[in-house]
Amino acid sequence: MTVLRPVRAGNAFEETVERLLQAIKLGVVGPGEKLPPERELAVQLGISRVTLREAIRALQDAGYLDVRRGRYGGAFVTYVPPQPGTGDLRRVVADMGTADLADALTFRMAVECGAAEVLAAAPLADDQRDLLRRRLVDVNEAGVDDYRRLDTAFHLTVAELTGSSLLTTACADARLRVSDLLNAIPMLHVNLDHSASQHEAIVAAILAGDPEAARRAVSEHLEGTAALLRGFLS
Amino acid sequence: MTVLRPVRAGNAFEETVERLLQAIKLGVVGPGEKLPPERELAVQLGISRVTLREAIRALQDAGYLDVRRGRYGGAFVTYVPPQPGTGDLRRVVADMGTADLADALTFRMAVECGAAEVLAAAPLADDQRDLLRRRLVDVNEAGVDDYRRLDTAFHLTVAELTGSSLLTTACADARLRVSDLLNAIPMLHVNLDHSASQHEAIVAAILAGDPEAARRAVSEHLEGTAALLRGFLS
DNA sequence: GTTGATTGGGCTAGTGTCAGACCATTGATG
DNA sequence: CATCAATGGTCTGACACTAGCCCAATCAAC
Repeated sequence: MTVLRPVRAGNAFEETVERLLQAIKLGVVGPGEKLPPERELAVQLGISRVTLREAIRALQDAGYLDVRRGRYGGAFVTYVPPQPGTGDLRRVVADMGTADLADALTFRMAVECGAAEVLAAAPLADDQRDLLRRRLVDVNEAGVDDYRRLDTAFHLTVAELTGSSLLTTACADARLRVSDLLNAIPMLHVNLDHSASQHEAIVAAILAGDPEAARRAVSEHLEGTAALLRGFLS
Repeated sequence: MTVLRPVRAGNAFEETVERLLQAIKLGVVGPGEKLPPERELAVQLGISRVTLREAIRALQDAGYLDVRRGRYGGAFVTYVPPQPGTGDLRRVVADMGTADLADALTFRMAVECGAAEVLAAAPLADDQRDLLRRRLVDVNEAGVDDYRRLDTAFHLTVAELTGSSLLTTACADARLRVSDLLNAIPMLHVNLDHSASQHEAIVAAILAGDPEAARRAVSEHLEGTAALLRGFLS
């Protein structure tokens, strides 16, 4: 039964590595930026500094971080998302398994649609509307290097603006589970243009306060991604 | 940032107590039934037997379990959901805070609507359809003692049938967060009748393969609960 | 009864994790 | 060039958690 599943996904070290890797791959800390100081980060993650350092060390050895001592030092992100070639996608899918793939896509569809619908139904303050518009402009003006990161930021902003931390966490989790997939998809101009207009439709529906339209717009957007995946796989 | 949140909710003991309490309160193991043997349960939960035993001991001391030794022994559930009085609701809400309340209701709305929509769009085998009908009959024929448990089972079955473990987990989690609330709501015949017809509408839409109707039916059902809560609170 | 399987109860040695203190390095600032 | 604040690097003692083992109780089956 679902409720009697394991209480922890692994030991503290493993979970911490996973988290940091997520932050890096989602672009929460972009290339060249640095993680918060160890003492601070350990508190945020709710773990001891020793465990955090082991995790950072592992990521350093794996080539994701460059750690420098002294004042103005820190753990700097060296990882840059690889430019995808079509061959990668099959490998990534093979790594995660088709069942998990379907699970992740289903989950993402459910929570992101839900978030957009909730947000469209909620009253929005002016600064919230501005933030949403800003994120839209950011992602639609992004170059190929920044696209994934800003796309992530856009989608997560929609979730965060709902004010539901449970929903936000769920959306972040969902995004993480498909991020390897997305990174392996070649970025073509047609697709980017398509996504751009869909992003605009999402924002328009939310700002217009039309939950039904917002849901449909997100649904179409994500369905597009799913279709793209299927296309590259078949 | 959301992704740098704590990696663990507490120590293994606390999380285990929480889990078992969830299983009991959700009726996964009903009154009079027993938990799996310690050795087995410890494996399922991914913890050591020592930690599990501490958690069981705590629940025994708190009056939720009756532990008996020897063959055919085990940890038997003694907890029966309290019959609610209207006064309890305010206390429960005060305990969890109105922000968390809104968060939980929002989250539940998103994930359960999503699950129903996904399920309605999926092809269903005969035994799956039967299971869904069976759960519907169970909950709609339930007496007041069994109602909450069977209602939970019904909702979780919808989630489980999607085949998405992420979505199932999310629904279970959402249900848990409102279970104290639901348990504190007096069960009135009008409400139960209302819920019964909504349950039927949900099943009908799913079996008919109409995602839009399924979503709407679940949405109305949950909105009813939310409205009921607001009504008792104002 | 006696037996044997099943279950909870308890112990121990080893490992993981933590909190806190102190050391070492760096580089901006005066 | 000396200082000093910020940061990573290291150590220690305490506690949490685990794996594995054996004991004790119970009860159906023979």
